Amino acid sequence: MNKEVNFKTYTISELAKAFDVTPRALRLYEESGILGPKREGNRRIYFERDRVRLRLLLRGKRLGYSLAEIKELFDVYDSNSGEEGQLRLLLENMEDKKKKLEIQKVDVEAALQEIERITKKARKALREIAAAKK
Amino acid sequence: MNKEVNFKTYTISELAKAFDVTPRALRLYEESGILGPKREGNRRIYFERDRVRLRLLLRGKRLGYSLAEIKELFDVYDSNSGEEGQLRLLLENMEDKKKKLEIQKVDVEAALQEIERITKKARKALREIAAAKK
DNA sequence: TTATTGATTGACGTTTACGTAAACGTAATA
DNA sequence: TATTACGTTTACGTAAACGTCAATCAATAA
Repeated sequence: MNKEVNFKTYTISELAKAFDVTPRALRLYEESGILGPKREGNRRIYFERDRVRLRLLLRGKRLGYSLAEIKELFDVYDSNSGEEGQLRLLLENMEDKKKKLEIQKVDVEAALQEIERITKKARKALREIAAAKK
Repeated sequence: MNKEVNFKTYTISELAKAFDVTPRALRLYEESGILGPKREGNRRIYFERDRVRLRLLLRGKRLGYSLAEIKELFDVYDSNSGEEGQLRLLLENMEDKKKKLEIQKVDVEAALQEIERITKKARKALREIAAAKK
């Protein structure tokens, strides 16, 4: 019921600061076809939609996806016509991503366990040093 | 009890094939100070130790670490003198890595859930198409 | 003995994801 | 009105992680 709430906008540097990236990066993401801010004259003006996409983009990056892969994902999702072929394509795509993510999950788990192992060993060694000191 | 079992060796291309990387990559990992194969004359000769390190290296890569970060991890671990300062440093380092991994875990979980959501939606749409076809 | 096979060391090329600087426009502020 | 702050495009630079030759050597198979 309130335009100022529903249509909050951001300048490039505001959005950059909010997500701890540089304006340069945001321009690059736009050039890569992932973000598409409106213009107010010359200036870029970002809406909530851009925030959402940026958040997903950054998560994708943390997961190790390239900008090209991320764009592809958005494209597949955006361009979904609801037509059968498209839907099957999307499902196939999702299946692929899922497999990769399951592998990642295992990798993360394994790394955490290894850290746990090393940490315990180190703590034990420290306790022994402390005991010897006395 | 058997030398041939305990000291199985690999040529560069054997190891490369086994891990689905190129020889070029293995040479790079060596240049980066992560692998350190022995030499037999001129030829590189890889032992089990290298296999282990390579496996960890590749997992690190899948998790998004750079070669420099991976080398650093190995260094911290290898060079552990058991001296108190070193141990504390190692623990601190492990704590950092752990935090990052926990974030990754959340990211992976979130991505998987999103995939689940999209997949369900797509399947539903497909069912509706199938129903309408009849 | 002569190919062939596999390895070696350069060294230059390539892609990705930005950083950085130049040259300029615009709007508010002193 | 001059300065400051923030934005724009254009373009060159850069670090990482290899790919891709080229030239060379060594052992082995034919």
